[in-house]
Amino acid sequence: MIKITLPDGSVREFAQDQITPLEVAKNISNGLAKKALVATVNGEKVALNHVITADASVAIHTFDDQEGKDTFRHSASHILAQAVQNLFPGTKFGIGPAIKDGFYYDFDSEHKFVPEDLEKIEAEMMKIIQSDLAYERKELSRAEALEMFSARGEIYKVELINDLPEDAVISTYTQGDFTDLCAGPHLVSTGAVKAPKLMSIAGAYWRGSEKNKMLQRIYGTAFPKKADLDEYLFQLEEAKRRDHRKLGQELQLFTFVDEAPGFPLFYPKGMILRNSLENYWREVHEAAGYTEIKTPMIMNRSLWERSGHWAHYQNNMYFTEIDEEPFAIKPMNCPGSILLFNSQMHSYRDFPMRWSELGLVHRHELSGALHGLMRVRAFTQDDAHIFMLQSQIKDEVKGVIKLIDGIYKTFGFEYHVELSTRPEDSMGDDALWEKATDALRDALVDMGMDYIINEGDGAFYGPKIDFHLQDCLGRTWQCGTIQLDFQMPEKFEMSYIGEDSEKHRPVMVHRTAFGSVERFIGILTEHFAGAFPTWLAPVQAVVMPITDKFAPYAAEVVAKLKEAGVRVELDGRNEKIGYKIREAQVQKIPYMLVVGEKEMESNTIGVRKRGEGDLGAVDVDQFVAQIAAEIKNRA
RNA sequence: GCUGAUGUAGCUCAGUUGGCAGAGCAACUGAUUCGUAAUCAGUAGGUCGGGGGUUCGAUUCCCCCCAUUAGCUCCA
Repeated sequence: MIKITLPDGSVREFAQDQITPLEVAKNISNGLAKKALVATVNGEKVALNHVITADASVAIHTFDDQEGKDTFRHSASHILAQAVQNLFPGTKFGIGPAIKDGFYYDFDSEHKFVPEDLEKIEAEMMKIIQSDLAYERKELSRAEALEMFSARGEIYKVELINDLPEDAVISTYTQGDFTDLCAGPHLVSTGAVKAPKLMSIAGAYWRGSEKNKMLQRIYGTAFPKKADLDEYLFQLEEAKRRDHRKLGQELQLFTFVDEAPGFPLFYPKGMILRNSLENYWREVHEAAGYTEIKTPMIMNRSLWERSGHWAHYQNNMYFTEIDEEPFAIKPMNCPGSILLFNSQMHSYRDFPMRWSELGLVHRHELSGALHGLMRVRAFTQDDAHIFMLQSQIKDEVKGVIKLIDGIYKTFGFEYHVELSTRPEDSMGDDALWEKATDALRDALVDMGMDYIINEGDGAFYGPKIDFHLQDCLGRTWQCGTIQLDFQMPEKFEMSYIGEDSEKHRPVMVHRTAFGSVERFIGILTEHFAGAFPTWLAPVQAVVMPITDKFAPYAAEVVAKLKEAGVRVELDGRNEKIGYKIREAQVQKIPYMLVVGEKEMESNTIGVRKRGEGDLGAVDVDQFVAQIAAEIKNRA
């Protein structure tokens, strides 16, 4: 007899001496056995046909949880590999894991995969699925594994085996005539995968290093039902409609031209959005005790050599020459801010000193890395440098976290936080780095923030806390950042006069909230699908007379709204009201104000709100007060 | 930068054995004065991303660039 503890804490007893997770699932009922994909037994993920022989704790995973999804997709990736093996003999195999929403497999093949191949491979995958082949696990010794994969010329697998830790259990999974090195677990058989779909082909360096060969990666996804796959593909299409690059053009916010790759251009409406954001930013920063500065865009090269940018960052910098002297265009704002600091004497009484700067920086990004407004070569950082005493670090960092959180909440953004530690290419001694990293961690813990560690991703001058936001397809982008820096104050011999009348070294924090105004606008556009809240909308209301007979009254309404500071337009064109409504709706204008006979007589306007439809006649003054309040409150 | 795909009117896109360049929307002109997501008719608009080559003839085939895009690498 064996005892099984379920995740809810309840214990089941079984008469047998051994049992499989699938049999456990059958006994739990609720139809769970049918949906079961994989199990966790004593904390270890195993296939459903795994044999449990002693008291155990068992959790059954279905497609409703990530564990289940991952196993399902991982099993699908093996089917992809088998299909490729069947269709393109001689292909060498890399790795094929499950990822968010799908899976991929890396191949090294003489054959260059083209999009048409995906259909053929999919058809072959369907055959494998229909054959319902069992996934069979086999454990083997390192020598056996090496022999097996070398014999087949699987150089990548051999490399993986050699890099496995001493005590690793080495296993293979076989379905039909395909065997792969794999820790597992997998589904019981290929038949469970009902709806696979191959999405795209892309190059990917072996083991993620530019120095290695580029393999061919096939991305795919898989679902237990065709309907789920269709739903997923539909959602994907929907998401693409929110793409800021598309909306930027459609809503006349910003665009790109071939003549300036990576340098965005803003239309008047885009500038209204941008300025509204910057005004908001100035307001909250002033309230948080910041004062604004401006520093030069071009400074001489020796400055950048001194700051360390020359040594660590020159590949990403733009250079120029003035009067035969070498100059650089700033990729970061900090050196300018430091020069400004050093041009005056400072007292400990001035600290913390928070200097903010909307600084336009230029970085030569690799052409392949450019991505709409998310990744550009010139962008405005909503930067600030805080100069302070060591004793003020924790409170200041906490203050910045609070400020950033407040800003993101204004827009309703969800975000995740990463703590990035020392990179390989960096400066300063270990003790300082450790101290700085601890200070950031302490602030996060104090604030009760969830965070993940991003090993080795800090700036070259210090560790950082990063705030990541999501785009329409769920890709995350670093926006806010808080970087603690003990290095620059040393390099630039910064000082303040302490209580003891002696000179001391201040501590410095670099931080952004938006990250880059451009990137933030990209995120914002996708988040709202272009339907910006009224306070950000480039055009907040449009007045539409039914016929030109009501044009004078419409002009009166427009004047009143303008008076109240509303960004309002008059659509006095000789068009039907339905046409004007449609156009305003497509432009995602928050308020459409219809005026005709009825309204003119009663001194009202017919209010139609974006997303809510016709709200009926409203008194003009009442509406003006209401929209003005909505804008002021950033509702 | 690397791998693949793509580039045709302002926008979205058709265009197969190489033979006069097409649609819808937008723009412009005229008519229509209309009540909550598209009124009708007409006009204009293109070095088919750029350069070279093959050919009697290239948007179409070949080569080289440029840009965009999905990823990789890099990064706010």
